[in-house]
Amino acid sequence: MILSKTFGYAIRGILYIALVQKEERKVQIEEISEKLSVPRHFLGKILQELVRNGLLTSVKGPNGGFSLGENTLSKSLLDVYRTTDHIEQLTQCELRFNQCDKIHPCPLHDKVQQIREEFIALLSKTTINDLITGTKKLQLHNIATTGV
Amino acid sequence: MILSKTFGYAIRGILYIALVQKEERKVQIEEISEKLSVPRHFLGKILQELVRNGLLTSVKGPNGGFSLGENTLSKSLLDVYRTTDHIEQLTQCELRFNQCDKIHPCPLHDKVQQIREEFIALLSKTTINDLITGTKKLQLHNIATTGV
DNA sequence: ATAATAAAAGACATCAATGTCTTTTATTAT
DNA sequence: ATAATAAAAGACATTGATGTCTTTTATTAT
Ligand code: FES
Ligand code: FES
Repeated sequence: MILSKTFGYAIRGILYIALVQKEERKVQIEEISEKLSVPRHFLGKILQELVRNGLLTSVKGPNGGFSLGENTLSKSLLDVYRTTDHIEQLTQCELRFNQCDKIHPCPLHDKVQQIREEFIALLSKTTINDLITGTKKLQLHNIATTGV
Repeated sequence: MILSKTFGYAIRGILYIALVQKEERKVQIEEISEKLSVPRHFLGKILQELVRNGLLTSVKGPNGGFSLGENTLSKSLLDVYRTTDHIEQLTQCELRFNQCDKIHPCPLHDKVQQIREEFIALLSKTTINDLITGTKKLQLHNIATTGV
């Protein structure tokens, strides 16, 4: 896998909220972690970070919970990646040398650079909404289990 | 970075041996780790694995050391990857679901599958020799430091 | 105001990747 | 045979990613 577990949890969490929010309600971390089979407190911290970065909204107390923000659906996978991973690593040398460019290429640079750029472009142009509409009728089972 | 630190050490180690082996001699782990600024014993274990997988040759005792095997130069990056990483992960779901194919796609599958295939193809078709001849006149400084 | 609720925050645990140190084994030169 | 050399192997340490548990803070209903 190229993507971190944390990133996956974040995407699935956001999608779950998007799926049930049609019913116009807040969603509690308890429900999300149970339905998605994701560690509750770990997911909690991830969603907290998403809130800090404006990707989600949260309210404490009774009837509180998480919900999508105004423009969550138009956020990109790169925006999510920025909150769950170290964005710099996307552009750093695969051999971890200080510079990574055509001028100072490591033996792998010319081989991997194009693919890495395609990957970054993908994260950048794909939105949460793309994930929802892209999968023909996204449903709970598409994000729920670690199985079939 | 997509590739592990271990993979990078392996590649650099092999390339170092290839560069100095013109002089027809064995290379000691001590020299490699020093010239490449790589942890000696960690690199040792990595090279051991490469030997087990037929990517390198090693001899104990005085005048011993590591050297390229008959066909090391024609080995692919995927062969190296196989000894340093978990090859299955290359084809597993980015959200870590049990299946990963067009029939059971997770929300990310259609987005990332093509790029992942390109990446695997790259590892598969690129050989050690490609790295040597691909970089215009590969030299020590191309693999030696973690910097410029 | 008080109690209940739910997120936020903090301390700590576990695991895999990475790194260090010591002992063992094989080979060679004497 | 013995000593020196160098890889192999094994035990242990560190770090970052991941996961668990407890306490705190904010909000709401009563
Ligand atoms: S210099 Fe190594 S990947 Fe760019
Ligand atoms: S099913 Fe998730 S990447 Fe293929």
